[in-house]
Formats: sequence, C-alpha cells, structure tokens
Amino acid sequence: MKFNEFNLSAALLAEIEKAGFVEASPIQEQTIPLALEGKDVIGQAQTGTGKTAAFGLPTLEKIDVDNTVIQALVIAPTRELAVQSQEELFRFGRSKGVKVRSVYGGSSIEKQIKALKSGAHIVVGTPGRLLDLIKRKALKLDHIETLILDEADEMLNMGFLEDIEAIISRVPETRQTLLFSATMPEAIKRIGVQFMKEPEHVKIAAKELTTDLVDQYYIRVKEGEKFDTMTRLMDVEQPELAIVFGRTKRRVDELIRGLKIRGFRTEGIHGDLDQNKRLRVLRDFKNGNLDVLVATDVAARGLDISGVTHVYNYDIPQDPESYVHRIGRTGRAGKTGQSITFVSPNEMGYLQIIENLTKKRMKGMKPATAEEAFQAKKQVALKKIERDFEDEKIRTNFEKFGKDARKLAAEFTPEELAMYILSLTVQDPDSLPEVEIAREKPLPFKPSGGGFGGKGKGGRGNGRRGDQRRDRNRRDDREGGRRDFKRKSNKNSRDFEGKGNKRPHRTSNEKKNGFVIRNKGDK
DNA sequence: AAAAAAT
Repeated sequence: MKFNEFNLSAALLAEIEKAGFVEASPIQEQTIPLALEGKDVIGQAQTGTGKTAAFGLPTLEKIDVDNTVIQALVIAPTRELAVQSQEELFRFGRSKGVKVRSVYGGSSIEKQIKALKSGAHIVVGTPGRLLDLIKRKALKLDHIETLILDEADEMLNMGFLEDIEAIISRVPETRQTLLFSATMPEAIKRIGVQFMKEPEHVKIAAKELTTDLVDQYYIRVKEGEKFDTMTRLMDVEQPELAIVFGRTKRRVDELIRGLKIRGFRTEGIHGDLDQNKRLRVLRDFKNGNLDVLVATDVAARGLDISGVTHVYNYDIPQDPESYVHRIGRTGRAGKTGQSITFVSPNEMGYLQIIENLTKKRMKGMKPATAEEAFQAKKQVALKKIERDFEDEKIRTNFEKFGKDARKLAAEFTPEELAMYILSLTVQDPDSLPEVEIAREKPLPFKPSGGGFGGKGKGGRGNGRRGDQRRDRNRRDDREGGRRDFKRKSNKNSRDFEGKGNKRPHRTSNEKKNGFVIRNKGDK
C-alpha cells in the first residue's frame, strides 16, 4: 500500500513525498487507517519498521494548528529517542505548521519551559522530565487527544511503570491511546486493559527477530586480545559507519580512548556523559563526521541512523534481547549490514542463549592478522591519495606534513609522492601504539535451564565441536566479510590463534611499507 | 550484574 492511498491531507503527503517515502511498511499499513479512525491501537513490531511514522502521521493529521494547545503527547524511554521522534514528527508536520517540542532530563528545564510556552501542539518526552514539568505546572495535558507510548516494553523494563501511570492519570480519558512495543509481556497487556479502550492489536508477524539483511558473525577471542582483534578487523573491513557496543560506561570510555589512539574518528554515548555531549555526538555520527560510535545499551534501541554498515559487539550483551536491538542498528531501510560479536571462551554459553532466541546461527569468523590489517589500510590510503591527486588536494596534504609541497612535487612523480605520503599515514603493525583496555568483571556464569543451551548439550563452549568449528571458520564462511584483500595464499590459513603469524622484523620505514622513494633521476 | 531515567 502506498502512502497516498491513506486518507492523509495534502500537507502531510507533500512532506512524505519530500522524504522519499512511497510504500508504507506493514506496521504503517495496518496502524495508520485504524488510528485515523480514532481507534486505540497496540502496535507490535520490531524496531526499524517505521513505527514513528505509523503513529506520527495519524497524530499529525488530527492536530488543529490554529489551536495552540498541546494535543498529543509521546512518551519515550530514552532522551535520544525522544529527540529522534520529535525531529521526525517535525519533519512530517512542517508544511502543516505543527509545533513539536521535546523534553527530557539532562538539559536546561528553563529552556524547555520557555519552548513549551512559545507554543506546542505535540510534546515528546522521557517520563522523569514530563512528570517534573507537570508538577511545576509547566506542562498542561488537559487538551491531549492522542497519547502515544513508544517502546512500551522497554519503558517497563526500565522501571517507568509508576511514572507512566502517573502521567496517564493526568491525560483526559476521552483521548486516543496508541501503544507500541516490540514484545507483549503480561505487564504490557495489563496497560492495554487498564488504560486503553478496546484496543486493536496489530501484530506484525515477527517470525524473525533479526533480519537477513544483517550478516551475523562471532569471533571467539580471549579477553586480552579483543581490542587488537577488533581494530584489525575494522582496518580490513573499513566500515563506513560502525557502532561498537560495550558493556559498561567505563568500558565505553576506554574504548573511545583506545580507538582514538589507533586513529579512528570516534566518540561515544553513555549515561554519564552530559546530555549536550550525547546529542552532539549522535549528530556528528549522523552527519558522517565520525566513523565509529561507541555506546552502552543506551543506544541499542530504536535509534535510526541511516547507513550504519557494521555493529561490533565488543562485549557480548548479557541480555539476549539487547543483542537483537543492537544489531538492529544496521540492516535498516533495505540496506545490508554486518554484525560481529566478540566472545571470550567462557562466554560461549551466552552465544548459545542468543542464538536460541534469534533462532539463527552466527557464523564463525576468523580474526584478521596484523599483516592483513596493515595491507588493507595501505590499500585504502593509496586509494585516497590517488583521489587526492585527481582533486589536486595532494599539495595541501603535503603542507600538513610540513614539507615544501612545490619543491617535492617537482622532484617526485605522482606515484612516488603517493608512496611517500603513504609511509607517513599508514602505521606498520609493529609500531602501532599499545592500547590497554581495563578488564571488566566477567559476566556471571549463566547455567543452562529454561530451555536454553547454556554450557550443556549442543553448546559451542564445551569443546566437543572444535573440529567442526574450525571448519566453520574457514574462508567460505567469511564471504562478504572481506573485500579484495583476502590473503593470497592458503598456506597460513590455519595460523590464526596460533603462532607463526608473526611478521618478520623490518627496520627502515621505506622497506616496511614495501616502497622505496627515489628521486626522479635515479634508476 | 549493567544500563537507562528527574535533580
């Protein structure tokens, strides 16, 4: 079904078209007509299926812009999600002139109060700040006609039930209520019974929790080797946009530091960072000013960042649900993605638990060697330099290195210049700066039970399947994971995890990079 | 045992 087949006004359709939306997603197709009729709807669908538009468009349709009172309220679990929904609602409602404000903790409440006073039709907020504003009488809910609970299961997990009940009790009962949730635990059903009127339950068959658009891999690696393993892989795969998930806030800080040392453009998001920083980082990541976003599970759910090609689970998520959400940050909007989960030997039971939930096997991936990573980086640098030559940017690059560009350009051929720059920009694996990542407490041992494999039969952690695993780790399993820089010969293919992959020691810079810089006259 | 969310 197409968007223009819905009974939506021209102003909204214009913005939908501008955004390039044509075909409605299943959840949109089912929810929008019901919501437009004024029915209460419980929408159950996995993230990334277009839930915001599903509740947003009917809500925007109903707004009377000439009446500057708050007519719709959206409650969201995290601050970033609140901002994201606000932006999307604003975008679609722009031509119509709908004012959408977001309110959340961690940033100036006065500013938010001022913004509300300057007029709002729709308010999107996180529970704590909404309640705060209500208590201060800065948020009037008595003209609310549509109430939306986004990611309801997540809000309940976070212990927001009481807050949500308190907020709902301030909203007129004549309202329409829309509730969205990826799962339908009892507590959510109770909310449906308690706070909604004969809700229509729209369930998008979540046969699969994860999409086949995401290639799921795991790498078995010792804790102490995780960081190098990951950065090597990143060097080899050259992700356009990657998210690295860590288990704790401290861990995220460590990873940011380490990745910066290794030359990645990276920043992070977690709950201890101030909110402006969090939003700035997210914006920079969306704009492409950062290549790698490091985050705790605060960023696991719902964030819609287009173009994320890789999700690295530096730490295996302890909550299997969280795995599903994390890897859902890629493989969005029809694009493919890849996820790599690093698993230490004593965590293999968790891998099993996750696979039991997703009903999918992760493919084993062989770690890249330092040499492969180095070669890959070299290729990339070379390409960049070739491009720079074409763009005549090479001169500026030289100046950055404090060289007399004109003089050098006169002395060297373009190819030689490229190689020279290469030796300055690509670091030999032997000379990579050491990075120490502080150890985290190991995850609590998860016993088998409740139908989960744990370390029991079928688990991959018990070593019985070692030979099979080795097979699975062979190159065929890695298709798509690597680009053109696959090793050329097979003779070392069993070297991973073992000795024998040490590069021979080299001394001079030129030799290290496999290039020798010569003057034009030489031969 | 961790993270998120009001100050």
